[in-house]
Amino acid sequence: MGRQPCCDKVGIKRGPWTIDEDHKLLNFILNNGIQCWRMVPKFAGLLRCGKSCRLRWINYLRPDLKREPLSEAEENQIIQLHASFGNRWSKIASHFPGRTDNEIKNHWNTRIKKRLKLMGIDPLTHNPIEALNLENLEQKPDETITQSNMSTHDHETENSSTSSDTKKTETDIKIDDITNDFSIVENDYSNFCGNLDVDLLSNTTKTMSYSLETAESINFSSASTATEYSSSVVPAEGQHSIQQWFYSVDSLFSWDNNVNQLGVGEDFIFWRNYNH
DNA sequence: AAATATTCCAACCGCACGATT
DNA sequence: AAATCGTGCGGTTGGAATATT
Repeated sequence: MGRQPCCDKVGIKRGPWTIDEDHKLLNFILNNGIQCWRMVPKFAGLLRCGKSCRLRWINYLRPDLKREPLSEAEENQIIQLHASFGNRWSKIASHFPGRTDNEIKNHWNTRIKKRLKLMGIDPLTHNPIEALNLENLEQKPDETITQSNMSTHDHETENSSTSSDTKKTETDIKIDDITNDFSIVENDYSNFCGNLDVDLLSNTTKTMSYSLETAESINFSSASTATEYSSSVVPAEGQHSIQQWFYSVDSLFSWDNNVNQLGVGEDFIFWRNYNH
């Protein structure tokens, strides 16, 4: 007997989340926490599967998320961590409070990879591209890189590497220009990530992300369940921190102008009212 | 201004894994 | 030991936004 699907797909809504759905999910979790993701949509009144709710919470609704773009320092730290962990995005994301694995993965795929390539660095191996090509030439002088040479870990660059020798794109030519001067490449690389102090950067990032007043006592990212989070975010004296949270997620709540006009202490009433 | 190409990211999918029965 | 369940992870995709022709 095979594994059952995570939910009954019939009648399940997919695609982008609406403000109303966000509101329902957020409200439900803040009031009830999460015992079981599969039950969340049912009790929250959502036509979504639990998996989708979990993803929406983790990647978008979690109050501790940082919403500003990744800084250059963060980018550099990602590069360093990727050199150690490969595509283990959740592991990498664990070094960035308030950042999600999805966010980091997307940023890597859309920006950092390009940045490295333009510098003549192979994003997979973190070695200069020219050196990599020379190694391959020595091993197999008459063959280009084939899929059998690549680990499963390498598949994402499959398309760009298979036909690279026969047909050079403009980007390839630019890369060639850059990699002609090895000293520049090596200096650039060490300048922007080789000498970084991971601990220092990590601490800096933590300091920046903990803008919530109660952050010292609430570690959102390490909370194993939303219950744990939920129970810690709603103590009586925590009302002020929730107010701050509203300000920090201003963009998210721009649909409800009343939020920004709330006084300290009124935020709680807002949530309760909405629940009914 | 319109058509086309490219970029970006939210969301989905399938699989792996640990816990439970 | 095997089946089942719930969750988390990494890869991939769809489509909106933006840039280019």
